[in-house]
Amino acid sequence: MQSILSNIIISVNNKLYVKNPETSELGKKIIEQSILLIDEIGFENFTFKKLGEKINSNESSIYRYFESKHKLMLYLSSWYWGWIEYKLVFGTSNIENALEKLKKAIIVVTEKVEDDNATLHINESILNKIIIQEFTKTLLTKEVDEENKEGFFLVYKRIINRIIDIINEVKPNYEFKKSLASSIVEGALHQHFLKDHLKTITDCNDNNTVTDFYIDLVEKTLK
Amino acid sequence: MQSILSNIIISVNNKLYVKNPETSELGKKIIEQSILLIDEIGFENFTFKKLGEKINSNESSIYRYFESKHKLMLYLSSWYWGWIEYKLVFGTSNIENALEKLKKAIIVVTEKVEDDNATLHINESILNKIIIQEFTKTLLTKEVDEENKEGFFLVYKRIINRIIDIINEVKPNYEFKKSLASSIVEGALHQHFLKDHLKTITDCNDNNTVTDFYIDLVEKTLK
DNA sequence: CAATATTGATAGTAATACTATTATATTTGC
DNA sequence: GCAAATATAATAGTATTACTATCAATATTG
Repeated sequence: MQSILSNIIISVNNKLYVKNPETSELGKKIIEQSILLIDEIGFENFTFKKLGEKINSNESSIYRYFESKHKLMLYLSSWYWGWIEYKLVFGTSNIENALEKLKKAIIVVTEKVEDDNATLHINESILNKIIIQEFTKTLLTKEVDEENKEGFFLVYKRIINRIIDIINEVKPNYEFKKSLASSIVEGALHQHFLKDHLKTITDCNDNNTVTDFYIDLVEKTLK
Repeated sequence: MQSILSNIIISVNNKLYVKNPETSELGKKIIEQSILLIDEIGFENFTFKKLGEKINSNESSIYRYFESKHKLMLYLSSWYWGWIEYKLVFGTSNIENALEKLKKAIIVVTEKVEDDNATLHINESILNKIIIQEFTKTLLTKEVDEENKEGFFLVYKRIINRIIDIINEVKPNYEFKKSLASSIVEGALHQHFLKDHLKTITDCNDNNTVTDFYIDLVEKTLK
């Protein structure tokens, strides 16, 4: 996929980092390689020490960018959802018909991501893989309320709110707009996970996509 | 809620424990108090040392029942889904009408749990709370494929398969039975989580329940 | 080129997730 | 009722994690 702008910058809540990784080579390397390493060994096994070895830098240097691996994961998530929001806004602008707009929105939030050349140091396809595996876990913590107050999930919620607005255009009297929208966004991650690991409890695969399931579901629900 | 049998035994995959906790007082205390402690401090902060202090026992004694806190969580999950399956089978037997049966199944898997007197040492209501917070995380690991092969998620998948069968009775030509069923079960946990922590992206609350959302969704989807 | 900021190297700490060993209770089987 | 077996408790120890602190080396910039 070729994105519209050749080197977009997605801005991320500055409480998520100590020093903005976009401002230095080391910072970008941290982002680039942390995505690859988390994908490789999983977030649980990922440590700043291992990342330091991978990028020939030092644990202590990474701590100058991120307070903890949890904050780094929140940063990556925030970047990811910021990028999805950009594609969502861009992709749905100029679509007159509300249902068509909703379908386009569903495509954006549910389809499998191919690498985008939007940024040199971020592999969006692998980032999508780690979001599928790790994002829900960043919500399911004892700290969620405080972190929510700090605004760490704002971009994610804004995407859901944009979808809620489109659902409202399609069917203003539908009672469960918010739940439907949040179900699509989180549920799509889950269906992608199932298709890779628990194939017997999903219909989704390469022919029958997660997007197909949700478009069908939403068409029937909002008819 | 009063259950049908006064002291049911839910059998759990014996690879999940070293020694069956149901066979001793200490074992039952481990189960009882681990549920309370995980609810209190969260799974991440939960340790066998802290649990040992809480039950006036020793860390090393707990290790004789469970290899790791992860296995203990899998045990609790397995027990929980086993108990839900029991309620599902019991609750849907004798219902002739397929759609009514499906509605009953949705109620069982999506409703908020009240304490059941089925077991003395397990507080089902609090167990439900920790399943909402922690269950999805037990799936989202790098070890999911091996653990799935070991059969650790069998009961969970069996519940989903039972729902798939009922969906099939209601609408045999519906294309996404499996995805719909898995969406309901996982999605319901997520909606409960949102209603407690991210209220702005769900419609669910005490009046408008998670169950209402899913019954409405399924009725429209399978009409 | 001097001041400043950035990075790297090393060391250290408290906590975690265990394993191993030995001592002390408790249960059970004859 | 007592010996043998089993369960539990106490203590110690290990490797790893998730950091913090300090100081030296290297770049950058004004």
